[in-house]
Amino acid sequence: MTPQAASAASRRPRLPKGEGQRLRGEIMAAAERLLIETGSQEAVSIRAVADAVGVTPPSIYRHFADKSELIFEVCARHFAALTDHVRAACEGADDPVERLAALGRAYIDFAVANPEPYRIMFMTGPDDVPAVYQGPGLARSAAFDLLVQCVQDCIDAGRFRPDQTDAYRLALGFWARVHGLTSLRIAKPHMDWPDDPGFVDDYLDVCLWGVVRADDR
Amino acid sequence: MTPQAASAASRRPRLPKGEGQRLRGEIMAAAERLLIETGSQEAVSIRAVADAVGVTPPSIYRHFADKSELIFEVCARHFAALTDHVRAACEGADDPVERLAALGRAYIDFAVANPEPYRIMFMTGPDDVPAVYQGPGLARSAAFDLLVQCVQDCIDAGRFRPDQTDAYRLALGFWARVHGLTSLRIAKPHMDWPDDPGFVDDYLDVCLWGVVRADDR
DNA sequence: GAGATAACCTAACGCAGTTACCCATTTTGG
DNA sequence: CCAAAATGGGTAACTGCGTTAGGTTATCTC
Repeated sequence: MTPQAASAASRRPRLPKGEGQRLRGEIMAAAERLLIETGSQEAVSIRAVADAVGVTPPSIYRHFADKSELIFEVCARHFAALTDHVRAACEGADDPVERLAALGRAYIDFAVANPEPYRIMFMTGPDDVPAVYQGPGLARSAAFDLLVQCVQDCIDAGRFRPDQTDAYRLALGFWARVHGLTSLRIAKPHMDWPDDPGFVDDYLDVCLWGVVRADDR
Repeated sequence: MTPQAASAASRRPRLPKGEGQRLRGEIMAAAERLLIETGSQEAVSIRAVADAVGVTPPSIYRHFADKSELIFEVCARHFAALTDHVRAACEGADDPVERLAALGRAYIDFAVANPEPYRIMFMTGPDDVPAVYQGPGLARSAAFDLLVQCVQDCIDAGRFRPDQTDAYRLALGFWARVHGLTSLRIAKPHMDWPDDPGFVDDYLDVCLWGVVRADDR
């Protein structure tokens, strides 16, 4: 057995001079694959990623400061995909309130379909999270902007109760409620969840009924 | 230096024959103290706990199958305390809907005040959770029973919309919404949360407005 | 062709959870 | 009263983890 075959994936040839950044992409791809396939953050060890790429562990640190940075960069890409998915769902609804419901549905569906990235991004303690993803950045993300805009549309259309006028505050509340069902289903998948597909719809309806005008229900 | 003083806490004397179970309590107390003081699960290492108790790491395994069992037993005790806190809050309110709001407030306040046990119990992936705490057991816990009862009281008093009749389903939804704000505040404490104390009240009001009868608002 | 530099690797550290195995004390049975 | 068994621990070590210090080799530029 040649020394090159010591790892599971045989060692890759060295990249030419200017293209060291290409390895970064391959590392992220391998980490993403491991994260999705195993569905567990612990399975995405630096050593496992390095082995999948065909590189030694220290080489990872040439492209990522630490494991947390790698994991969160992968998850951020998933968050961008979630944003696209949500945006597409919004474009299918003309009515503002209906659009808000579609947004919530798309959010829940996507997150539950890709649980581990969502769990890492929004359900881990602040100590394990790089500063960039700690919070203030989130409120200025494209997805949150989209939500605020949808809420503002509802307000402008006069669909909300007259005492509900702060779009940021309303968006925060709506997000928290949607996140509640999302995160609970991810954390406790073995609970006795209603398999009725209307459950999510009912959940979102109740969230909206709490803020829409009484004569709009 | 005597060999007994190798650890930070000097070695404790051996317990008499029948009282080996007393060590179990001391282990849990030390683990709980570490968990609360540091606010981080990672700080509660088997070695740190053993050192705090004055015992060697393998002795922990005489009382707990693994680290997960120890941690979750500590968290389960906190969950029991949360239940007590919530029950006390419920007893302060006569009106059923008001009682439900008080329940939610107490739940959020207690969980945010003790973030790490809550995070471990309800925000970690199912792989890290012992089977007993996976879900089905939760729906039959005292706290959830209390919630279902409160919801049922609202239904019986005719305070909810006539199409909302399934107490279990309503309780699940209410829990998820309350959990949403709770878990998001725990995971993202550095976000731009409204410091206005009425924010939580408004949040709960919206959750309830979504299910109460229109003429009851 | 001779630096300079980018792209790696080797070896190792410290810490974690966990296990196999050993030792001492106490109770119990004859 | 004494040996056997059971209980309450300890010693040493294994594996795997994230991470770092420092070396090595190939490529690019002048």
